[in-house]
Amino acid sequence: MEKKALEELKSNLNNSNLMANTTFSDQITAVYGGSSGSGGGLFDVHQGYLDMLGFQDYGGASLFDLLQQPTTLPPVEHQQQHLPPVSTVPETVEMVNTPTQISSSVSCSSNEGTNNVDQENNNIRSVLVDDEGQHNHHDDVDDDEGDQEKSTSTNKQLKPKKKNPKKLREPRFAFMTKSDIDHLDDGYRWRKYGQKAVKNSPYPRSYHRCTSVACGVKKRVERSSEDPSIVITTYEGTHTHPYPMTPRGAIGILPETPGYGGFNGGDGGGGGVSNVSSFLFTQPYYQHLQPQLQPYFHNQTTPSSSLSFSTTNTSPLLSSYSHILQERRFCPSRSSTLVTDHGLLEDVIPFQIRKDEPKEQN
DNA sequence: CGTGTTTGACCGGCGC
DNA sequence: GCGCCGGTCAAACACG
Repeated sequence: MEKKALEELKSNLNNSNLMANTTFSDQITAVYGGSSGSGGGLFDVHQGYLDMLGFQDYGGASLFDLLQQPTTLPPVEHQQQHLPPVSTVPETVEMVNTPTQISSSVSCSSNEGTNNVDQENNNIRSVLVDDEGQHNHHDDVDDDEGDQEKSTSTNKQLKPKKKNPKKLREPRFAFMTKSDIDHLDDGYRWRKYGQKAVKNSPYPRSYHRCTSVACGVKKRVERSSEDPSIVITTYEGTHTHPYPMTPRGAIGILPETPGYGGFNGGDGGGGGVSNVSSFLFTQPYYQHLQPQLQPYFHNQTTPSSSLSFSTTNTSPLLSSYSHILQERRFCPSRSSTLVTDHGLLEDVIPFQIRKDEPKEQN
């Protein structure tokens, strides 16, 4: 698919540095993707992206790396691999194959080692996020469009909810973050529209929707029952609007990225590339951050970071996240700078992940 | 007053 | 057909 998109993505990546500052404790532990319906291919997609993006070497294994070798992943649930410290800290990577529909999930946790703050975190095991995975969730299917439709049928009584047999599921992307905060701020404005108890978890799941008018992106947030410190955030759909500049800390100027048309511009759906990178975190976002963030990459406080992720079919998502991933590769050692609040992404993305070193590719 | 959250009820899919 | 469960709706609230 879409090599073109990939390329663009790639270029975008190059240009953008993801940055986010998380609270120290906030660390991405895993990312899952998927739309359940999609069957397969997470890795297929990933690989493609990865390849395109040129992820490869990196002192320590990166997600990318992991992703690239899905097949090699052991069926075992938690496999840890100790990787050489990227920077100064050792990392631990765990990979897991997701048994379920999700074609595969990878989780990797890197501890920056010794740091301590969260040593416990170090071992983050991959949690199978089957958030959606459980059953095909056609429900979700409604996502964007569905939402709208649903909205129209607001009458509870009648709710002619349509059932389009073939509704496509929006791309989904889930990731786990170690954080005390349930709702990570990613820069977009979300409105909570529901909360439900999760079956096997003492923690409720909350449902949020992007407040932008035509944007049907949804976000689900829940805590892992296994590890309460882990927040599982699932994004669904693609933002159809520009990244809000107003969000806390997310201000900034976006460096215009050459080659990158700025997807958000409003393409509401139109174009290809834009979409590719627009899933969750739109490039602009990164770009904005980039300038400011770069300096912050490392929080002194967070010693360990763990990251795991999996995605399913959605390229866009992947692309979006790829930023993250990419950053991860570079994760330098922690520098010491302060962390400022950059917005949700920050929360979502471990500073470690953030890149320090940008672009390899361009 | 506008915006966002809470919360109980409802809808629809799925498994038995 | 029934019950379970995830997801959504929307009125009631809370807050700035």
